[in-house]
Amino acid sequence: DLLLSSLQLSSTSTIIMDYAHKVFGQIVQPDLFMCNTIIRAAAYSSTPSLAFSLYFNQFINISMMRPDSFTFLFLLKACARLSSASTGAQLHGMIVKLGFQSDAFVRNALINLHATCGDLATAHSLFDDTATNDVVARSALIAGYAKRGQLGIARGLFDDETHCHTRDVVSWNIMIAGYVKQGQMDNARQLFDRAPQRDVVSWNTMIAGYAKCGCHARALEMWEEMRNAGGDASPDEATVLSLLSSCADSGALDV
RNA sequence: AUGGCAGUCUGUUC
Repeated sequence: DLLLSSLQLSSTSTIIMDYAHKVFGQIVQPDLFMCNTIIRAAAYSSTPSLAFSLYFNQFINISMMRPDSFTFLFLLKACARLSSASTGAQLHGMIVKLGFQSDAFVRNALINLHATCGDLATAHSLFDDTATNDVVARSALIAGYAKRGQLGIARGLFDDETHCHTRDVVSWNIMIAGYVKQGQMDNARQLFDRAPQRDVVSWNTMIAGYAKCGCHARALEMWEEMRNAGGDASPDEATVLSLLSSCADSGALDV
């Protein structure tokens, strides 16, 4: 139980993961929840591929236990972190075979997986099939296009007025980050200013963008604005990390 | 003991 709960923490060290793996091997009949927990831990670890060997051992070799949608969500996460299109295609096949593709969470994670791996055609057609009114699916797809620099298509999806639930604070952040990644800070800034809500990620995205392109003064200005804006967006570790280089550049680094 | 219930869930910055 102790081990299970330490695996539920957000980050699990390699050592704990290793130990958990050994202990897990001693458990005679782990139930579905236990299997999911260890697969989840593996998926988020530095060796996501371990999730797949655990899956095959527990669900295929050892028992006839049936995986559930959680199991596949974690495998999808592992696969996305591996960024492996071929593993993704196989996993997709398994999911369809077992009938889990109708689960909205699984479907969105699939869209995310293909978008992450660069298989935008597959991601887009999954989206068109059943997910056009789902903001999570849409933003996963937008992120995929933005990642590959296809900002025109990304923007089209973002601006789509023909569907419902097309935007939230996350999708605004994704679109802003897309411009930032291409070094288009003016476009990023324009969107940022138009955004109905900003959270800490919105601010961090802009600050990191200015820092990365060497606009350290602008980065520091944003930080000042962020503090004045107050509200729900208080700075976090990511904010500080981006600011470090800008402070160093301006000579304002007093430690 | 058996049965049930609960717990794990998708997209953005670092």
